Amino acid sequence: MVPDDSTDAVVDGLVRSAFQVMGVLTRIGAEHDLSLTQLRVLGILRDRHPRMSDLAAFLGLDKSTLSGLIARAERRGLLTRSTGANDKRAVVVLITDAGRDLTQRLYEEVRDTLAPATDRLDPQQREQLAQLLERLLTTPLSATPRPERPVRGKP
Amino acid sequence: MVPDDSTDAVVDGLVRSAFQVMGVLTRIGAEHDLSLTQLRVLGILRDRHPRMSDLAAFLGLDKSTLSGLIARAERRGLLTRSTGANDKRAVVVLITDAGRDLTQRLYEEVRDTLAPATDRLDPQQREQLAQLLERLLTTPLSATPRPERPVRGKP
DNA sequence: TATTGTTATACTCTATAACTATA
DNA sequence: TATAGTTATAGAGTATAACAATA
Repeated sequence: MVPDDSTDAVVDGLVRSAFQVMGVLTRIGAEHDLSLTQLRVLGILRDRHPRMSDLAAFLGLDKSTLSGLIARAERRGLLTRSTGANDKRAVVVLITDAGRDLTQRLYEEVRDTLAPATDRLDPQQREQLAQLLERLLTTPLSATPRPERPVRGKP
Repeated sequence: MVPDDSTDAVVDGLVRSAFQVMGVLTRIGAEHDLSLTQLRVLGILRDRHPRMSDLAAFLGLDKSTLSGLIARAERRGLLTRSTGANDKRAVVVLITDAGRDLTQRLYEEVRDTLAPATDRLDPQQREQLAQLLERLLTTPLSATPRPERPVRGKP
């Protein structure tokens, strides 16, 4: 589809809100000595117990990056590493109670920080926004759309 | 306001879409050796020519962080530094033509990458989403409760 | 004295390459 | 041989502290 004004407007909004939300997450994480990535990892671990390579793939990071990241969080007692049951090469990552508690607190803090903004919408608008975002989020974005850049639209 | 389900849903959507958009920006930036912050700086410089300290405040970064960041971008010819007209201590940052061209290309690439998602909404829904996001973005978020620099002079 | 910006230092995040252990 | 993870290394991003120049 050729991008129109409404596409530009929505992309602009998404990018700017992304920077705003990331700013909030970064600040709140930093206040507890957690990087954005560590915060994200903890959020993921609340619902899953992935292997190192799963986590790396999901985050789009190299395995080696995860090793250091997870090691630092483990040293702080926020998560643990455990050898895989079947595949003895694998390492599964598990959140600890302390990690879960901290994550819960931080995400509540994020919600409270964003409250002045979200409160400007009425409940119906919030539902609507949540649904529109959900629709975008369930779209696969061809993770690595390498170089083919067929000039579109504007001659 | 006490957070309800619609608030949780919208915060969840905002956080997840922020990570998704940041992922796209990070990847596209990286393909051109630009960090997320540099990409953001270039985006800002398209419309403004701020001083170093303005930029640092806007980005929520320390002045010293900007020095290195701007120096690297300047070395690549994407922007230039110039001494302030009135205040001779100040340094204003200006985007170059090369920087402007690159920024434009990258933002188009971002739009195209997000297209599979944004195309799932019809124009009316896109307008609606853009408006809802705009409403959130124009809300001041009790800006970074930055620890107010506790006097660092020597006695 | 206070502000603006840079530099020196230290740490985290990140990727690449080389390595070990298991499959 | 191929895969999972770690370690060594190097560069960028970041903040703190100390500094120079200007206000």
